[in-house]
Amino acid sequence: MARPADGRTPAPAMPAEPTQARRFGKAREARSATLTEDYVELIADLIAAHGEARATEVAKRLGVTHPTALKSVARLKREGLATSRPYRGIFLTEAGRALAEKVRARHRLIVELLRAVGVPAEAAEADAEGMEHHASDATLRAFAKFLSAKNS
Amino acid sequence: MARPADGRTPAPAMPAEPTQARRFGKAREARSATLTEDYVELIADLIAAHGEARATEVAKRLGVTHPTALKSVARLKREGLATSRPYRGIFLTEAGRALAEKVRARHRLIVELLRAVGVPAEAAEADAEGMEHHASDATLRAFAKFLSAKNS
DNA sequence: CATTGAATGTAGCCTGGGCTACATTGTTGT
DNA sequence: ACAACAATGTAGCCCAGGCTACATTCAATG
Repeated sequence: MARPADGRTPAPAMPAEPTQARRFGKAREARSATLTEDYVELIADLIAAHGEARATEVAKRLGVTHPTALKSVARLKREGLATSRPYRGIFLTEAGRALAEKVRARHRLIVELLRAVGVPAEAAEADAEGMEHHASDATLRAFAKFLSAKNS
Repeated sequence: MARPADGRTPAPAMPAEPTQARRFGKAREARSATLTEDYVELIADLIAAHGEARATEVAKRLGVTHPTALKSVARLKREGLATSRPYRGIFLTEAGRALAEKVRARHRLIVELLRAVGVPAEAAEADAEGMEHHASDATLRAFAKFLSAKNS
C-alpha cells in the first residue's frame, strides 16, 4: 500500500466513477421501490387467499405494527395502487393488480432459479424476498432462459 | 393460525405468519446493513487502488454528496469499522478490513453465479450490487457448490 | 340492545440517510 | 510566501418508515 504518491496509480479492477455511481443509485432506487412492491404483493396474496386484505393481517405478516402498515397503505393509495374505505378492507386498483402480478412472477422466477442452482427451499424463499427487488430485466430474461434450457 | 372453524377459505400457498414476518424482518435488516457494507467495500477498494480513501472520492463513487458520505463514515467510526483524522484519508480497522473481505468475496461469488447462468456482465455487476446484501450463508454455499461443479 | 374487546384510525416522536449552504483547512502554483 | 481553489467539516433542514400512546368504530355476545 506504500504506493509512491507521485505515480498516477490507475485503479486496478474498479469500474469508472460514473458507472459505479449509477449502479449504487439504482440500488438505492430499488430499495425505495421495495416497500411498495412488498405491500402490493402481500395484499394481492391476502385477497386471493381470503377475499380481502385487512390492515392488521398485513401488519402481522410484514412484522410491523399496524400504524406503520396503515401509513404505507396510505402511500399506496396516494400512488394509485390501492383503495380502501375507513374500517374496511384494502383492495388493489387495476395498476396495483398489474404490479402485483409482475412482482409475483418475478418472485417465483427467482425462487425457481435459486432452487435450480441448489439453494434449499427455505433459504430460497427468504433470500428471494430481498433479492427480487434488485433483479433487472436482463437478469430475469437470463434466468428464464437458463431454467427453460435446464428443463428441456 | 388461520384455521377458522367456520367456512373461511384457508390460505392456499401462503407461508405461515411468523415465517413470513421473519423473512420480511430479515430483508429489512439486510437493507440496513447495506449502507455499511457498501461503504466498507468501497473504502477497501479505494485503499487497494490508491493507498488511501478520500471522502470526496467515496462520495463521487457512491453518487451522493460529500456531507452524506461524511455522515456515513462517522457512523462507521462509531461502529468501530473505520478510522480517520480531520482532513486526512479514511482507513479501515481490523474489523473493517475483515468485513470488507467478506463482502468482496460475496460480491464476486454472486457476480460469478449470475454470469454462469447467462446474465450479461454489466447487468450482473449492477444487480449484484443490490442482491449481495440479501444472500444468506446457505445460498452462498449453494452458489459456490454450483460453480465448482460447473467448472470441473 | 348494551357492553366490551378487537380492529382501525390519528397524533406525535425518533432515527437514518439524503440534501444545501456555509465555514474551515490543505495544497499548490506562481 | 501566500493567494486561490479544492477538499473537508459543520449546521440545519427534509422525508420515509419505524414506534408508542391514545381515540374511535365495528361486531359479537350475554
